[in-house]
Order: sequence, then structure tokens, then C-alpha cells
Amino acid sequence: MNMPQITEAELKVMKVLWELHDVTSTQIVDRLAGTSDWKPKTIYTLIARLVTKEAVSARKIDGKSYLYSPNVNEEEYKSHASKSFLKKLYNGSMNLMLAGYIKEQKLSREDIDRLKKLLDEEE
Amino acid sequence: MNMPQITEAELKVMKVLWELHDVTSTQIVDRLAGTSDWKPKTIYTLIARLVTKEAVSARKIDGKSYLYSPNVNEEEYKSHASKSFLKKLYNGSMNLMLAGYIKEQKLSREDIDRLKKLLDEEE
DNA sequence: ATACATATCTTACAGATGTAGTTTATATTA
DNA sequence: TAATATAAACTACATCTGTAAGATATGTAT
Repeated sequence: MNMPQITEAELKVMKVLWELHDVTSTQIVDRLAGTSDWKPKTIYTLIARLVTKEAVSARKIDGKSYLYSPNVNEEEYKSHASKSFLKKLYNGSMNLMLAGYIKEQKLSREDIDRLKKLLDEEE
Repeated sequence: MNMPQITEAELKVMKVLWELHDVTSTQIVDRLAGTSDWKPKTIYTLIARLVTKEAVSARKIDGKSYLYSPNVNEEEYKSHASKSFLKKLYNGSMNLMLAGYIKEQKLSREDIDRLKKLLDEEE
């Protein structure tokens, strides 16, 4: 259950899978028509690569088509990616990241309140 | 002042630059001797690529050597990278990222207290 | 002045990534 | 059933990335 590497382009496909679950490639293509300008062939390639790296599984529904579904859990993946990111840039510390963020005034007053609420609920 | 793309390997070199500022390639090589197993040639290549993409500037100190210094600010770079990361995975929202983190129990009681303190100071 | 060391420059090369075209097999339609 | 559409498989190809070796020019030691 070691997390496969998922590239940025592949991630967009994963998001559709996470959202819709059990879809055909055609549905994925349709779903991405609005948010990308990829040719269908490009999307097929991305799907195939995700299947190869076992991030997605494919179940045959007839001699030609498959139903695809995500093999890696969305929250697990994000948590894994977050950890990697923090390690790379902030010595693994969410505190450092948030401190930097606050210093750069990237958080609105409302954001801060919401974050405090999140933290309060945790105690 | 558009942020150059800095790869993971290059980032390790940038960190030395951010830490030491105005160093020779030899100093960078020495500094990285402990934390990586790169051959000196590899490090020279990374430095050269960083210079090419103008993330680092080089000032000649004699006919052969240069002094290198970071051209992109550490905090700015990290903030930029954080923003990209959040956009890619959390719809741009630090709240969502932190919420996920909290849910996964990735934060200790102390972390939470420190974060709350950070947020309090901001108000 | 000559040999040696070495920093930079040039070149290399495999694997990952973005982006797709071509071929093949199968389903659908007329 | 024959033509057509299309999903999947296979192939392609430029760029980026990690990782360095070889060539060249310059500084240093004898």
C-alpha cells in the first residue's frame, strides 16, 4: 500500500475518479472537457498510466470497455502528499508552514477564525 | 520577478545558498557532503542550472571561480511553493489542508497549542 | 616554467512527464 | 452483414530531471 507517484496531470484524472467513482473513460473525458484542453487520447494515456502504477483499477464491462475506479484513497493521498511537501520545504513542520503563511498575510481574518475553531474542536 | 521552477535536487542547493549566501561552488560541495551522496560534478550541474534559470547569480572572483548567491528569496519561494501546493491539492485553501491534517491526527497537542498561539498573535 | 589540481563548460544519457498519433479490436448502426 | 465509430493498445517524441563524465581553461605548487 505504498503510495504511487502521481503526476500533476494524472492528479486531475484522479480527482475525477475520486469524485465520480466507477466511470468509463468516456465519462472521464467528458468530465474533463470543461477544465482542460486535453485531447481525449491524452486522457486515455493518463488513465493507462494510472492503471499501470496501480493507482486506478480497471474492471472490464464488455470486450472493449472498462470501468475505472480509484485505488488510492483521496484523503490518504493528500495526507501523504502534504507530508512530503512539508518535509521538503518546512522541515516537516506544519507549524513552520503556517507561520510563514501568517507572516505573509495570506490568511484573512475569517480564515484565522475558522482555523482557530478547527483547533479548538480538536482539544 | 516570476518565480523560476526549482526542482527537488536544485532545492537542496538553494538551501545551502540561503543558509550561507555568497559561497563558492567548493563550499557548496563541502556543505552537501554530509547530506547527500552526489558527486561534485553533479552539484556543479545543479548550480549551473540554477544560474541559467536565474535563481542564483554568479559573480566572478578570478578567471576561474565564482561566488554564488541566491537570487530568489527563501520566504518568497516557500510561500510561492506553498500556494501552488495548496492550489493543486486543497483548492487553494490552507484551512482544508489543516483540517485534513488535524483529522489524521498528525498534530500533537503541543503543535495545536503552538498553532493557536500563532493565530492569536495575529489578531 | 612545468606539472598538477580544479572550477567551469560541454556533452551524455536514462527515466519521467506532457501531449498526443496510429493501429487494432470490438461494438453499433444502417 | 457491411460500414462506421470508438475504446484500448501501442508507439512517438520533445522537454525536464537526476546524475554524472570528458574537455578546457586557469590557478597553484615545485
